[in-house]
Parts: sequence; C-alpha cells; structure tokens
Amino acid sequence: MFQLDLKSGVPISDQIVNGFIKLKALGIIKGGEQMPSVRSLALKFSVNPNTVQKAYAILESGGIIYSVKGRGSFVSEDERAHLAVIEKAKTDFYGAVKTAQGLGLSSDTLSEIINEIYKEEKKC
Amino acid sequence: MFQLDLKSGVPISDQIVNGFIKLKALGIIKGGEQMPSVRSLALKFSVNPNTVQKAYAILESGGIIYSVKGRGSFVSEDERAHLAVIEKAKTDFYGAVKTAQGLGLSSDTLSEIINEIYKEEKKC
DNA sequence: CTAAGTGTACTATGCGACTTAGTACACTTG
DNA sequence: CAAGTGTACTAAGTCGCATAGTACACTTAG
Repeated sequence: MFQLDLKSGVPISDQIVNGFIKLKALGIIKGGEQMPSVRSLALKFSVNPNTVQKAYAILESGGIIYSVKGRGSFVSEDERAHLAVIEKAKTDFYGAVKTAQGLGLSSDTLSEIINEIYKEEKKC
Repeated sequence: MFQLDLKSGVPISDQIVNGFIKLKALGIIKGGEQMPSVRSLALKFSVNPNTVQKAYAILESGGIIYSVKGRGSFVSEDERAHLAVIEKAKTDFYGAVKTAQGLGLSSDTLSEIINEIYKEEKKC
C-alpha cells in the first residue's frame, strides 16, 4: 500500500487518489480487483470515512474504479481510464518542463536529471 | 510584467513571488533595479496592498530583493540568491521526474516531451 | 429472515490559509 | 512640510479540508 503525509499540505483525499492511481499504473492492483471498503481504509489510515469516500468518488468519476451499493468498490477493467492516467501524467510533466524552461534551465540540464533518476532504476 | 490568474487556486502572493523570480531568472529585471512600490503594484493588479507586501516579504526572505524603509524595494545584487533559485528549480523538476517515473513513464517518453518543448524555443 | 458489511447522502462543526479592509508608524525625498 | 515609501497590527470574511454523527438502501453470509 502507500503512505499518507499529513504534514505535506496536500489534501488527504488527493493523496489517496494519487496513491491508488500509482498502484494501478504500476500494475500492483489490477482490473476487477476489489478495493478496501471505505470504512476499513479509513480505519487503517486513521482518517474519517468521509475523506476516503471523497477519494473514491473522485476515482470513480475518473473511471479508475467503480462502486456497487452493498457489494463494494472495484478496480475498473476499462483500459481507457488507464490511458487517461498516462495522458494526465504526460500533461503534468509537460507543465513541469515549461516551468523549468521559464526559469532558464537548459534542455541538457533537464536531461541530466532524468538520466540520474533512471540510472538508479536500472540498479534495482 | 506578468499576469495573475485568480481562478487558478494558487495564492496570489505566491504568483507574485514566482512572477518576479522568473523575471529575474530571465534577466528581464536586474540587480539594483527598483521594484514597483507595494501600493502601486497592488493598484495595478487590483489586489490588496497586504497581499503584495506578503509577496515582497517572501522575496526578501529568499534574498531575491531587499527593502529600505522610506525608499523602496530593490532587486538584490547577490548572485547567491540567483543560484538558489536555479537550485530550487532543479529540485522541483527532480520531483516532477520522480512522479512521472512513479506513474510508469519511460525516460524516452520524458525526453520526447522535453525535445518537443525546446524545439519550439529555437523557432523564436 | 436476520445481522453484518457495503456504498451513499446529508447536516453541522472546527480549523487553517488566504485575502481584504482599515489604521498606524517610521522613514526618505522633493 | 507633504507625499511617497516600507512595515506592522487587528478585524473580518471567504473558502477548502477534515471531522463527527446520523441515516438509508443494498448485498451477502449465517
């Protein structure tokens, strides 16, 4: 699972959303798999059930999961939702590059940073 | 100058801070140059003077500008502040790459995005 | 059928960040 | 002296987030 950082200033509901998006993007959770119940996850994170419910509502509106009354919430099997996540990740990164460019960083500097990070990946 | 986006959710004071940081990073404003007065900038942006004052206080704490009672605020001539801005930009970009990596984007994908953006720069 | 567990909806409350408003003071400059 | 500057302070309002509590409809295991 993932961790919550209550001191980060990032809304808890957003952290839960991003946490599951990552888990799905990395294939740790897969389509059709059952999500933790709203109440159990709230208990696990020591957080209000309403907060988890809000996160689940966001995930459902994004097509990442779907919910069934009385049964539970499940990871969506629709591939389009997964593609949308990838697209959003690209868009976010696009914005980050634009910002870096606006601050005068060269493309070489950015490439160096990327290589540094992905080099570590290969070590694993 | 730069624009404010009141609908973005980003605090106005932060937008002002980032705006001047960019102006200095790009060399549009230079060390020793006088900043707009708190009141005049507030008028120009149709914003409360306190909000501009807050932004200036942040800029001063970061060494980007310095203020003199009764005279005004001026762009710092200390090069260390400029270097710190560059370092922060790198750190922010580092985080963006980490996030993209966490979502499964390959280094090639990121490089493509960078090339796309910096290609446009050369056109100008 | 019953009980437990599920998603969902609603209101009320507290808290903190941000912004605005207004006032005041010390300083510099023309 | 007057105007403009930075600075400091209190008060109020708005907004988003999180919590608390309750309630209802549904499904499933027993």
